[in-house]
Amino acid sequence: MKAKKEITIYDIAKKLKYSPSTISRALNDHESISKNTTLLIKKVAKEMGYRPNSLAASLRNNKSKTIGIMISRINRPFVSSLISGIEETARKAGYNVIISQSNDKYENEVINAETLYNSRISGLIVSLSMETRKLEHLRRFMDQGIPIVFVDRVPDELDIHKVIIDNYTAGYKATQHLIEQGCSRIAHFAGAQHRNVYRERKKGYLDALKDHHLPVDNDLIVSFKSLSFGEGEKATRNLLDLPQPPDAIFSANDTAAVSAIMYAKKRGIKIPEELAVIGFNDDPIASIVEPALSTVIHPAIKMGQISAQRILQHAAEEDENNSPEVTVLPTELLIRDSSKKKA
Amino acid sequence: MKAKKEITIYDIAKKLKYSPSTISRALNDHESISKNTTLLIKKVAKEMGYRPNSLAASLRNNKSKTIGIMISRINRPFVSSLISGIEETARKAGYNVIISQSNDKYENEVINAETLYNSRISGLIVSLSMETRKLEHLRRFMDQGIPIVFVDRVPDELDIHKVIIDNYTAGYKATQHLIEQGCSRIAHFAGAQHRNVYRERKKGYLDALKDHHLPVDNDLIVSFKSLSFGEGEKATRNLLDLPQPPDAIFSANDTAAVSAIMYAKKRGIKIPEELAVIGFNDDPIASIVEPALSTVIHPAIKMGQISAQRILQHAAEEDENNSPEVTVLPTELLIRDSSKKKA
DNA sequence: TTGTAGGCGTTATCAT
DNA sequence: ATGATAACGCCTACAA
Repeated sequence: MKAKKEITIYDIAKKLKYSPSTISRALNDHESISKNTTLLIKKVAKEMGYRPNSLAASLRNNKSKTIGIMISRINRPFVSSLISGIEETARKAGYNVIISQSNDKYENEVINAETLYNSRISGLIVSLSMETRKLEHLRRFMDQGIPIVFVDRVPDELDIHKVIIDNYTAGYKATQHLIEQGCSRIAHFAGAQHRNVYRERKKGYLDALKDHHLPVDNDLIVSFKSLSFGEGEKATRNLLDLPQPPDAIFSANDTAAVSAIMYAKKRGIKIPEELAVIGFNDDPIASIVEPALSTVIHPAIKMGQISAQRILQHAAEEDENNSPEVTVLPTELLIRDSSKKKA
Repeated sequence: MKAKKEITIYDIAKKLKYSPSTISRALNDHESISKNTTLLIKKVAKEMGYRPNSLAASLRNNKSKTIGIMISRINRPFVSSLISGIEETARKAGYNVIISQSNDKYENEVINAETLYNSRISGLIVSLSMETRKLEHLRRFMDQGIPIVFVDRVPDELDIHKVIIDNYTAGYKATQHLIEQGCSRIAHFAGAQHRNVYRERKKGYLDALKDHHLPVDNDLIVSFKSLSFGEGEKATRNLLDLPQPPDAIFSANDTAAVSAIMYAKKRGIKIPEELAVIGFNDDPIASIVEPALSTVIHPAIKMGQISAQRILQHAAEEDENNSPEVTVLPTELLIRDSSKKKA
């Protein structure tokens, strides 16, 4: 079974007695070709079963209509929603999307960066791995003028494109909400502090305590490695075993928050009366656990869409007005039963 | 800021006084080049900062080292795990992965197929959209000898590559388990019957009833459009309002199963005593709902890995021994509290 | 408005 | 073991 020969612009040219360049231009809606000719050529191309070879075009332009994505792991609710938004937007604009997972290892991120670079992507969307602390592996893209948009887990550098949420305010509001419920010993499940998202959430927590004249008790601030379910259970046990246990927890993600609820319930602790809990992300599990978990809503799909738009817009611009833009999306406090003490 | 010029094999050739062909061969570990020369060339290439242009290679070979994926939606636990497995395996082999979402629309699937085809992917992994009933949009790939592997939601055709689970047996065992718990009026939440996965699960359910001499009551078989949470609640309400309500539910997915548990609890129904429930997939929500949901475990990541391997292996083979392989992976019944009536 | 010609970077074929 | 050359399909100065 031999593969059938592909139709090229040369075949169309021959048939129509035009030159290949005319065909090429018509197919790309070049203005210098008359409306009629363009229409005719497109019609015949379709009839002949012509398929543009994007590889050839990419080689010629040294740019493939492709957006690369670097993320930690696909199979997490937030990340897969993010990708969904990117894919949707990119595809509408005729771009492909290549994904690469770092599994939160810096080493993998470096390798993936190289592969994507060699694929001549026209833009890169990055959410940093947990380990990543330097950006040298991304320098190449910047040097070549390939736009990079960082999203969610971003570096601290100022002169780069970012699409983020206001983690600080979200952390502040979540904590404030707990205070308003009458809680005064509020624990915090904190993620790795070199990652902006977790650092900012903690900052918001600390400032909320201060602004409301509550003491900061370091025993109540638990440093997590990965905010996993197991870690959450252990942390909750330690907290509940304290001479003065907390009356609330603000967790930097939902997984750990849910584990806290489930563990505390097992110990006979009443949620939210004895322990109010609030999480972050609104993962599906948040609305299933009982009592339902209050949390911070993350506009994941929208973040993806905006990131992709940013890339597309740069790809379109010939000129180089590369003023880095930072988009900060609003979050929303979603109060469910796990934190409602009164009423 | 001008983009720096890229190093090509010509640059290396000039520097080393070899011909470009020798450089190319050395870089690809061609056997006809001596060990020493190969080593030298690779060393210098690295020093000069050479990056292979995979676009050019792809054009030349009319094949890009890329695997295309067509799925319904990325942001679902099963699908994102599947992709994760594919990506991991493909990347190790030096392949990129392009994703495209159909959002369960046939129309989108057709467009995506065309785009992927034009990208000269070397293989395609497909999980069909809910709507898809014909495969014409995939014919092109077959005609060109581009391997397609169908996964999970597959067509009924026999002469194609498939990676699936044994939905029939899973459905049978799930139902049988409920019967063993003493249930006799077992309802079924059924998905669209033109999709193999749901049809087979239902078949297993029906046969289990028959084999255990239980009557099939059509009032207890609910046809779902999308097995969503809302649909699940409604179906459960209708079932519980029946003159003779069911004493168990086997749901074709976890979302609907969880919704049934939560709704029934609200009505004061005891789970599992009055209503045993079992789902399908082991989504994260399954272990969070209370009582924890019994379910069928789906080896999603593994299915992805195997699918990718199948593509890679075909890409490697020069010859055309295209005997279609069907891989059926085992599932496992995971019994949690939602279905344990005794002990 | 359309045509000509050269090149994007690589690899395969044929020669040496 | 290595080299010369043509081709992959497209795009874009430049020319007409």
